Amino acid sequence: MTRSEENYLKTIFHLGGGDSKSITTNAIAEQMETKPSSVTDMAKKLSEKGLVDYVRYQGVSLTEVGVKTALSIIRKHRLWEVFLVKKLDFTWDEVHEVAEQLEHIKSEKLIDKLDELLDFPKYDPHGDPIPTKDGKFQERDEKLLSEIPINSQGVCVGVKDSSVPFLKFLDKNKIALGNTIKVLDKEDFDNSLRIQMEGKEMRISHQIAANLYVKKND
Amino acid sequence: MTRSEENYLKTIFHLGGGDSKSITTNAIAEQMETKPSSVTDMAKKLSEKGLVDYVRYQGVSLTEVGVKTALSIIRKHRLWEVFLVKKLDFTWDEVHEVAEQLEHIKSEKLIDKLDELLDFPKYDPHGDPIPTKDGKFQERDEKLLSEIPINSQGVCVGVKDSSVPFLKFLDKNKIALGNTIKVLDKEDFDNSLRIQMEGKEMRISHQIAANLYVKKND
DNA sequence: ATCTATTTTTAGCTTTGTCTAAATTTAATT
DNA sequence: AATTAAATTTAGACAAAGCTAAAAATAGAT
Repeated sequence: MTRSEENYLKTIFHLGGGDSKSITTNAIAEQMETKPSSVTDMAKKLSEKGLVDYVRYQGVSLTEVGVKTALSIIRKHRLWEVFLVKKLDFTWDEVHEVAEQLEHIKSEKLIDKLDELLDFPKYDPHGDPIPTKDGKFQERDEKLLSEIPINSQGVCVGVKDSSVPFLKFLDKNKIALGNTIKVLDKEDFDNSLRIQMEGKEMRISHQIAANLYVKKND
Repeated sequence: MTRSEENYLKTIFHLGGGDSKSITTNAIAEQMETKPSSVTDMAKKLSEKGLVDYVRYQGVSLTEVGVKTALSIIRKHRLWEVFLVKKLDFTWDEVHEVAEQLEHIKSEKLIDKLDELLDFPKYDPHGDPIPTKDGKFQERDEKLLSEIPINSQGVCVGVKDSSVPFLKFLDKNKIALGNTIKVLDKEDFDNSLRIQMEGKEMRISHQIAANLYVKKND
């Protein structure tokens, strides 16, 4: 497993190729900021190795082994993210880049012991679930804040967009995972929301609400 | 800085190329288990980049920048080794391989914070000094156990050979860093030593004694 | 000082992962 | 059903890092 192969598997998984859905070379190329022709080359290679099913001109999807491999990389990525935040005081907008490197370190013992050190966390700093050693996901019934009705409330449990600018915006506005948010009102005109959070009232745009996951509790 | 370039710098440093001593391509090739011709190629490349001084047929030595770079990699390697032992319960014979991977992770913040988490350790699990952030070494006046006179004693502070078999041998014989060792007698015939360690008497071969560093205290 | 034996370099080839440009296939539209 | 636009693949090239085999330089021995 080269680093590059691992990155392809991870990307294909994130684009939905784990559910035997075909992902186009174009989509993969765009996501990875590379060229479709390079993706084609790698598709053949991964197909040879039995990690993806590849049909010319149709795209790729992960095989069972491919899914398992992708999950193990995602597991490593997210565990390292937790480590960086919990043990080394990184902020949630700083962890991704470093975890992209750390996820490729090869040592089963390392990752098992890291998991133990962190007390077997279930979610990473962005609220994304950490697959277990045997590749299981803990699903959670979460909804986008933009999709829950007026007067209902929930706990903020994750972000959909985990780009640095969005995360910094959330920090600046004191929106953090764990906060309870209540939808007071929605504005028809621009779909913005009036919310109550930790005692304070504020207005957020639809774009923000559409990137925050909440777990409803009423 | 590619991974490969970093490995070359580290090797050259370990072979003494930091003291403007010329290291032959052959020596480097042997150490790295590669071919002399490959070393020549890399020597040119590193020379281009100003990291080594290279004279055809004479060998390479590190420039000032080269030394600084090598030390920063060695610093990372040794800090990760401490992390693995102190935080993840690795044994001292397991850490090298994983640290070889971790040393190439690029993030200044990561290594600074790791240093802090570990409480700014001065030595790695094998007793090798950890360079400071600004590339200083803490020297220690240590001697090989094989070189101290009869009836003197010292604390075991490091190993010269840190191969897995040697480290496992030491574990098996309860020889650990921190132990106080007294030389009771030397055998002329095979240069083996009779020593007293932590109350017990034992005999060790010259080869063992020549790979243990002690700090004399009488 | 010359001649070997050894060391080191050069030249040319291989693999991995990428790219560009051209060719091909698919899909959409009339 | 034919044509065109878009997506995808192929072919050929390149850089990095390595290798082998041949050539060149050095060092040691006479």
